[in-house]
Amino acid sequence: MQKSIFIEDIRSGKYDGEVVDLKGWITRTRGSNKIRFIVLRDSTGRIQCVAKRDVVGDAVFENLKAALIETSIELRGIVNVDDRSDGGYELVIQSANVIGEVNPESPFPITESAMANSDGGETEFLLDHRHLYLRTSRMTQMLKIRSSVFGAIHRYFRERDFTEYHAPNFVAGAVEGGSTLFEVPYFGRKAYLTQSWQLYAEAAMPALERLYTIAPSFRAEKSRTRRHLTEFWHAEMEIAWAGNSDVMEHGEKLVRTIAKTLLDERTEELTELNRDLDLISRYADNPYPRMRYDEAVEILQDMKVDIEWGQDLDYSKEKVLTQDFDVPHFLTHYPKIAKPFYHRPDPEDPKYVLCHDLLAPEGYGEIIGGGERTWSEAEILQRIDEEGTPRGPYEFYIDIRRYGGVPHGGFGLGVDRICSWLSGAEHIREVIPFPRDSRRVTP
RNA sequence: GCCGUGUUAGCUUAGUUGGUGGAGCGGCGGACUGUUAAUCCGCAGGUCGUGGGUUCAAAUCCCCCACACGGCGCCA
Repeated sequence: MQKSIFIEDIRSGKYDGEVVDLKGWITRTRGSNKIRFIVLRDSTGRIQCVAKRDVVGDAVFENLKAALIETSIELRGIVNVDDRSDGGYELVIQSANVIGEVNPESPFPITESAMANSDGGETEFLLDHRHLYLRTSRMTQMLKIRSSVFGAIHRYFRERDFTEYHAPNFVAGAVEGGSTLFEVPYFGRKAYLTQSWQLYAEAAMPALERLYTIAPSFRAEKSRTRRHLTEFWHAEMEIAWAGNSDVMEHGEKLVRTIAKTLLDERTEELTELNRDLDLISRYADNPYPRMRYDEAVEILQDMKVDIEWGQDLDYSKEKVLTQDFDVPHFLTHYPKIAKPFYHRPDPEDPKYVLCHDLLAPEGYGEIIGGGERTWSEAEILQRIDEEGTPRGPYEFYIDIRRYGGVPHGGFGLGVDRICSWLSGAEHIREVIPFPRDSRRVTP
């Protein structure tokens, strides 16, 4: 039953002149009364298959004529090198067996016209039919690129002896501001969906020293932008005996490794998506400059952007700042007042914290946020109180610092954002199979 | 939370100064021996998002609502 021959095997020339059995789905069909062309699709590509009435007989020919788009089918035929076929290969059909038919009363809804004006963006109709839209070449390419990005992240950390570590998804407190928490009923109490793995990772830091995860994070933000999801995949790392610049170094190497991996594994998909491979090479090969917050504010003020020292850099400002960047840039040393309590104040000037954001070019914005943690008990209590954050939910987090605290840090990377940026997507929704935002939880 | 745009056939859409809605794709039927978004001929398919108002007459003008999409704030 298991399939052994894939379309890419045929197109790579392994079966020239041989009789093969091919299983797949019909993606396009056309022809006359005497000859029928079936474009077959599987997970590895497409190939034109030709049925001639005088070869296959009337019964098979009529079956093929009646088979609609997305019918699943088994074909037996001879692999033929023929440049009249797109891709240079075709299958000359000898026999055919329909496995799963498609009812003409409800034909496959994802038609050329359904995708006509989407421009890679996504219409309501395509989002409502996401479970079927996944079969299109664009989504298939996105999903493969996504898989390579996940693989690259795991490989990066495992090659450096990081331990994969898992935090709970039900939590009691927030990492970011409390308004963006999803509240869920929990046996008569309230719990929340996690926004980050970080606080729990810091608990294991003294045990594992180098740890990472890739896990979903949840934020109840009513954001309607091409960069936001309410459920997104978060790659996070935490490392003991490390400062801000050590953490940044890992962030830079990781992102460059991801870009390099796509060039190794997914040039075909990127090319089909019309992505400029020279850009990806640039992101893989060049170092990422580092810039202090103060410098960024000065640059923006020189550009006549309305910003005052102490303000966080929102997207409109990031966009202006990054428009001339040709590689991602780190922004470091934000004012303490713009960042949450777990960022460690700079001992050299406690107005600032030891943190960094990595900003992607081409208008994709922030893809990494990280830094050195506030690691001593005294300092964390001071920061929490300064912020007016209640201590209660963070008692365990404070307790960690009472037993041999050490300098440490980490970052969180938005995996979907990386996928979106590197694939050149119009919208972050394009790179995740079933996107969740403030207005959509279905299908 | 705020701002903007939109909702017409299964899909993508046209619809003029208000006068009972037109096309392409898809489906069905037919023609065609090499197509490749195949082509050609024909058929079916519409409470014009909901509710109200103006008018002799509303897809079209006005109001409410619903839903969607885009953008902002926030962030990965």
